[in-house]
Amino acid sequence: MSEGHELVRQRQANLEALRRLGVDVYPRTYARTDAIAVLAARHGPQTAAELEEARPEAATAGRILAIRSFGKANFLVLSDGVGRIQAYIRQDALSERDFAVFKLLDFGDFVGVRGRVFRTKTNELTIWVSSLTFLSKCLHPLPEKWHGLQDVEIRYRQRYLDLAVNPESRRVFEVRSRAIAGFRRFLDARGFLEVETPMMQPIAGGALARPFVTHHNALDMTLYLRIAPELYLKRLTVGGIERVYEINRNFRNEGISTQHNPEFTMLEFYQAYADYRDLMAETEEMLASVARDAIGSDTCTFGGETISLAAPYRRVSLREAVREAAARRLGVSVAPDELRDGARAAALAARLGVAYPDGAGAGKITTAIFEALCEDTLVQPTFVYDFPTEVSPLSKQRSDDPDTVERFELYIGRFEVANAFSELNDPAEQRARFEAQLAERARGDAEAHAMDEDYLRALEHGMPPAGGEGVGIDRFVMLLTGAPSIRDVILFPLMRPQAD
RNA sequence: GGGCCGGUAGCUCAGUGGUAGAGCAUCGCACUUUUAAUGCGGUGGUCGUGGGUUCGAUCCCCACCCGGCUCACCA
Repeated sequence: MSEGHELVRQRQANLEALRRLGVDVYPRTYARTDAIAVLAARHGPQTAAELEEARPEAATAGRILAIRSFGKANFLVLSDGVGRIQAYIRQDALSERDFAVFKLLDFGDFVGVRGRVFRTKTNELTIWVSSLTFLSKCLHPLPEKWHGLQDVEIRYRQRYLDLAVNPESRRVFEVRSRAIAGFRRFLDARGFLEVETPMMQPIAGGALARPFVTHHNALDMTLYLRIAPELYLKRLTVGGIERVYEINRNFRNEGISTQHNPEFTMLEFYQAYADYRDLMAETEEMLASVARDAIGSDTCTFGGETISLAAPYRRVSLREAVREAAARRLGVSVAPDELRDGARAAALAARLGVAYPDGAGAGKITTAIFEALCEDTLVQPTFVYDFPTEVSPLSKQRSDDPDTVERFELYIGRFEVANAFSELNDPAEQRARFEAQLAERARGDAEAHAMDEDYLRALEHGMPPAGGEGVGIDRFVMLLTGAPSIRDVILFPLMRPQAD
């Protein structure tokens, strides 16, 4: 025990007193007939008179969230994490020993109670306790009942406290769990096979981001935590798994923000004989379906704005969006050509005051302008499609326009939720794209894609035409729950070690 | 990494260059249907850490630690 605090000493003293009474203070189990939430659901509809008639008996268990004492009559509020129920402790209804145990209870302890279910004068569903069993001790004081736990640092570092006292936090993670189940249900029903691909990869590919680096001792080799499962899932389409998906963690060694955690959860799925247009339709259907599974509605509230996740979603091409936003900003029309030529795009960015990386071509500059001017305006679900080839090394080009790939990003609530494209399956073109990325890397772009000969060899064996998509699960759960920070939807977000 | 804001009792928060405050929790007493129970009386603090200025610092200054927001980067 790290603390010699008075409040901790008092609780330890109560624990010792229980031991002196002969109580097993950490018993192995408790024979409850029902969880609290089950009791609350079963008897919730019953009136006081109906309960008097039926006189149902039950044994249940949970954490004490409140003690209201009147001397010989007392009330406990018990929680099983989902539901709450009141227990009525009358001195004359319990054995002397059980009542002595009750007197030694602290806010936060776990107990089991057995007795008759009834309603009090104030109509509160209550267990009239005839037998009380001590189950576990809470040695630290819990946060207070009015405000719960507000301090976000403690909520993130000691999530168990947040979950124990803040019901809305519990709800967030229930929604998250139902959403993930909803994605699986949707994909499974359409014949997708769920797989697991390497988290440790010799080449961190499939996205443009800086990886975490680690080392395998026995093989004496550098490994990278994956930034995406993409290239492995596409190898599986080469192997004939026509519909495949993975829901798992990605790791990116980038900044932390309300929308970025170094490890985050992504759904990626690949579908043979589909292109990015097919995926748009499928995505609309999937997100609305998952929302209904998770929150019972395809409408959510995020940042004070109501968002409809029902199909269809708005569609706008990236260059159209950029030209429109730039024209509005500058008050003059912007010609399509201005986004096709490096020098003209650079001049446009300069006029707009938009910064872009050194050596950027027209594609990168256009994307930079999009992020600066457009991203923040996309509240309702919007497919932004047709990206510059320059920024999309794994996507298939449009047949009528080699500078453009068949790719979309889905924006909701002012951030990117999904990214999808018609997959580049031509090994010669893929090699050329990798070589272009190597040139970027040579110019100092640490996030440029590495050459991956093993992946190229897979493509050389023939990959069917396919569409693939990644969906940021954490961000989607933020939308569903209205959480302002990604840390609110990740149970244990990364934190610096606490100073001693 | 830059900028801004914050760290005071277990929790939620006030506050001041001159011995540190409230509510809840906690302890004691009373109370056999309360639910933010009530009434009365107590306990509880190296005011994030380390320096500096000052007769005196929780307060002013500097550095550092942790967190939040934001910008940059990304999803």
